[in-house]
Amino acid sequence: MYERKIEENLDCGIYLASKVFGGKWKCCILDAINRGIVRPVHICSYIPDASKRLIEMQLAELLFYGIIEKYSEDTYPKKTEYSLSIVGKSILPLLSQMDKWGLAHSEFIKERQNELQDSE
Amino acid sequence: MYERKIEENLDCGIYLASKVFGGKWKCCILDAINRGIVRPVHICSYIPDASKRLIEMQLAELLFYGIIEKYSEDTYPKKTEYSLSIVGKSILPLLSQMDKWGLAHSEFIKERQNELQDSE
DNA sequence: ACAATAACCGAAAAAAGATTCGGCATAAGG
DNA sequence: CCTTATGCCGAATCTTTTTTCGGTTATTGT
Repeated sequence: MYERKIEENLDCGIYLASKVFGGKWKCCILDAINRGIVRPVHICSYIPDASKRLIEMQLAELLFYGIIEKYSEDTYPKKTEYSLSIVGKSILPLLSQMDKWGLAHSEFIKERQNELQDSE
Repeated sequence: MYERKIEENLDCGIYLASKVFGGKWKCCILDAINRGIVRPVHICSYIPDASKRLIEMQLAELLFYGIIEKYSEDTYPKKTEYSLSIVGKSILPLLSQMDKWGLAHSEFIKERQNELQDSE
């Protein structure tokens, strides 16, 4: 297994939060599940920019931290369904607030972004 | 200058938010400034785990995105002071909410963390 | 038999992010 | 003069995260 070289600070709430749902697509995955897109295949086509492997890995992590729950029938091809746990649902308001903040300031941010491009 | 290889998705509010204040120590820096620790030297000693260089770089980014403002006298040795802009202040409630969430679930998360350690 | 499918997993490689280390500028104090 | 202090910057290096690619499993339909 991969071994971390630099120590973590588990006493900071923000650090913990970003550890649990701060990966590249974790927020999108939670959003998808919340919208009823609950099977890995469907999540992958819902987030086409994300690599399949990373979605799998992040699902596993979210499961590990008890943010989502897994239900898997033993039929083939396998049909796995994920759902948000209680803890998982408690993240939703945070996500919507972050999304709201980002969108509210998107013009502002994009302007700076373009400035950066122009200077190159 | 550094050139990004993979395209970004600037239409997602969460992505924008984490771009602006998602770096390793940006939240801590904002917290520090909010607490009145406003000079680079002092911020560095307030966050001893962070490398000086990264704090400098993240201050520059926060400044670039208009999250903080800079006031610099031309005395020597230089005395620079940063302050939160209006936009910067609008991030504070988000930070405290994330911190609250993380701390509220810290026992839960640390338990899983230990489980991971034991299995190695 | 054999292709197709869904969910996973392992490992190498690439990309992004963070650290380390040294440098510059400038003025004040010894 | 020489050291000290502060803020900043560049480049090499190292660490972490993400991507890419291929493989496994087990059943269903052809």
